[in-house]
Amino acid sequence: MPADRSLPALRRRATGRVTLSDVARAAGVSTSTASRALRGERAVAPELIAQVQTAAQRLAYVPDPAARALASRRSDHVAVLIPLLSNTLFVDLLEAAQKTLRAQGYQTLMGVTHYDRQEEEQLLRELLQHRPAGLLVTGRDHSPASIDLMARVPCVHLMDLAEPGGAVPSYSVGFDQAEAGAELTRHLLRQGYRRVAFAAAQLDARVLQRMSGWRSALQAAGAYDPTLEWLNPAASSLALGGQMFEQIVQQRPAIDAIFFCNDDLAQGALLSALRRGIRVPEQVAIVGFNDLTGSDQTLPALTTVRTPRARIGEAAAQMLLGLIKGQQPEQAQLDLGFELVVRASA
Amino acid sequence: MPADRSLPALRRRATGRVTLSDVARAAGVSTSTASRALRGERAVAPELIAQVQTAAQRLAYVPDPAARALASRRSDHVAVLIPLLSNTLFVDLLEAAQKTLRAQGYQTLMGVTHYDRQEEEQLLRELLQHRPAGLLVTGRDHSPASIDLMARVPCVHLMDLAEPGGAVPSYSVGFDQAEAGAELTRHLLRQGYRRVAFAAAQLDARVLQRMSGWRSALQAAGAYDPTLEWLNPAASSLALGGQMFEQIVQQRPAIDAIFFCNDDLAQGALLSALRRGIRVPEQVAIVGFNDLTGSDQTLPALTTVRTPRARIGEAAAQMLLGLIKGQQPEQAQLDLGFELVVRASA
DNA sequence: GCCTTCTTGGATAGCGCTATCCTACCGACT
DNA sequence: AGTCGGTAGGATAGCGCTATCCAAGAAGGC
Repeated sequence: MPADRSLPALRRRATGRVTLSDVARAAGVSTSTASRALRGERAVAPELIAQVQTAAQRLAYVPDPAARALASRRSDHVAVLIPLLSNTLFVDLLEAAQKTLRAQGYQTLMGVTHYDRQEEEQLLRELLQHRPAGLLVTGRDHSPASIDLMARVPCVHLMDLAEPGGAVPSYSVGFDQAEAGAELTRHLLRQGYRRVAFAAAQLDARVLQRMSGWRSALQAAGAYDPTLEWLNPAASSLALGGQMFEQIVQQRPAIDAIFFCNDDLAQGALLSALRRGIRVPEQVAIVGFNDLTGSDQTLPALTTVRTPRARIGEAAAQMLLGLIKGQQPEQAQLDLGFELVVRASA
Repeated sequence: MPADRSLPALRRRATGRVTLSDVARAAGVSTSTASRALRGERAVAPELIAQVQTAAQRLAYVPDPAARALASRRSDHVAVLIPLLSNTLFVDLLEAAQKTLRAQGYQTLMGVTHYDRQEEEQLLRELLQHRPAGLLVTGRDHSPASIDLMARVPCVHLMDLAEPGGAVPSYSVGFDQAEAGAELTRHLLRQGYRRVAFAAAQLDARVLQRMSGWRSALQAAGAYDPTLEWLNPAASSLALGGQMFEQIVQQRPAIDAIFFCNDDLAQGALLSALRRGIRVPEQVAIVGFNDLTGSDQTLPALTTVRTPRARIGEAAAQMLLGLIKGQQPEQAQLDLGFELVVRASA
């Protein structure tokens, strides 16, 4: 069909898709050059870059991530693993990370581990199939196989800093959970509370670190009493906080203050106190952790520790993006600190 | 190098990856047959299928999604668009959908629109680059371009059913928001409350539908008063609920009950009532919507409407999976209903 | 001025799959 | 017996990119 021959070669293919070679042809360069110009790879003459970019814009060229992934063995995906979606803490982290990654053209693949090593491992296998460019992981409790899988790709840990004796040197963004726990406890001690209980649920590594901070602060003040630890492995919730509160005040009426490992427990405790007519902080002081939504609205408003979740998510994403580009971060462990928020409940 | 020739051909390539042709060779069939056997495409002899599956398992074959996407022009991604991540309602939806999709081998790409048509459009463009197999969308407020983009791929809408006069016949899973609003209002009327205010923030389409239900129920009872509508376009939050409550009881002390369009507002109102010593429900009744976390813990416990978010997310994902396989769902509009939850606040 | 080294553009061979076409063979019908 | 669909397996050409090699020219050393 000679008639077809005469049609302009620039025309889009049958698939309706504008490809890189369409752009290259329109710009009068090879596909290699077009590819390099659009990605900023190697050195390309400035005027050629301009030509290619103009052509790409004019043709509304959209690169195909699948083709790119296949050829380069590397996708524009970043996998983000978090333990739960039902804790706003992790959702905040996810949202901040996702926003930062998206701004750089990366797609977030999220995985919810439910605090389960097996499930995490399974998720990692599934996600790594996609050859993600990087990995953002919450927590440090992994199966050996998971650690192995994570080593295959740039990886940043969220929320807690690496333990000093960690087997593999790794990157992390977070804050010192133990110090935060200690600082909150010292605040209670400064206010004159001596018998300070620690009540926790969902006993993940970070919770236990906070507890060790609580313990060392009390020990330093000579006020440590191991019978004041209330640990419950169940999932954290308002209702559980209420139950734990009732249990504690019933069994240990002489208590001065309770440090709940998470704000949702503390909020539940405050509601329970209200229901039972127990005055906070006069009869018993209550503090929480994380400064979650609503903690400024409770009655009384909750004293807590504000944790920089959004900043952690963002900074971790930035660090990961750097690692993907091959840059070494200034520091492998980025400590973003925390802030004591003193309100009326203590 | 003749020495190399003698090595078994089954050996993995330099990339370290087991490919489909490795599996095919091990099973003694062509790659076409191996591909078909693993995907269940066309007809393949049962014994060949068994051989291929055995070989795949033995070699720990993992298909490459990028190659598959490139060749088939269809990825294993499903894009899920939700307005916010800060409302547990949408997070519940996302989690349920993601769980269902993952079980079928699909990866979820989430997009957060922030209730912004422009942002939604932009997100759709980005996500459609990945040629997702399907799309799950919350809400019905889209730009014309977005509607166009959504038409390119199987798509199910979440949370509200299609308006009858919708331009494009489309699939959705949800419940009748107006009827739910009306039912809750009728409950208040049955309890003897006559002057029932409606207080809303984040005025999305679903909120307005609930309001129309509230209005029609009051009109039917001859109790409608347009000055009892309190609309605030700001984002919904506990704090805002408290503010709105204070405003309402101050300006309209003779009010009987307040219907907050979302539980977080109602929870904030309850806290505010507590703070100001206003007795609920004796002085004013309060009801919410959605039965969010904590609504059973408030003081008094909140009367609300439980919405089947998890079931909606799951059912929508199932419907989408069906559409992807080319099946027509039994009904294009799946109504999953709602449940009045009567507690102490009304 | 010749050889080397560095730079920059182009040609090309895949990446690992699936879609498509093709062929061989089977049974069923005239 | 000859033809004709229908079925099941194989060969092969891409999908749309990037990595890699290569060549031509520019720059720099003795």
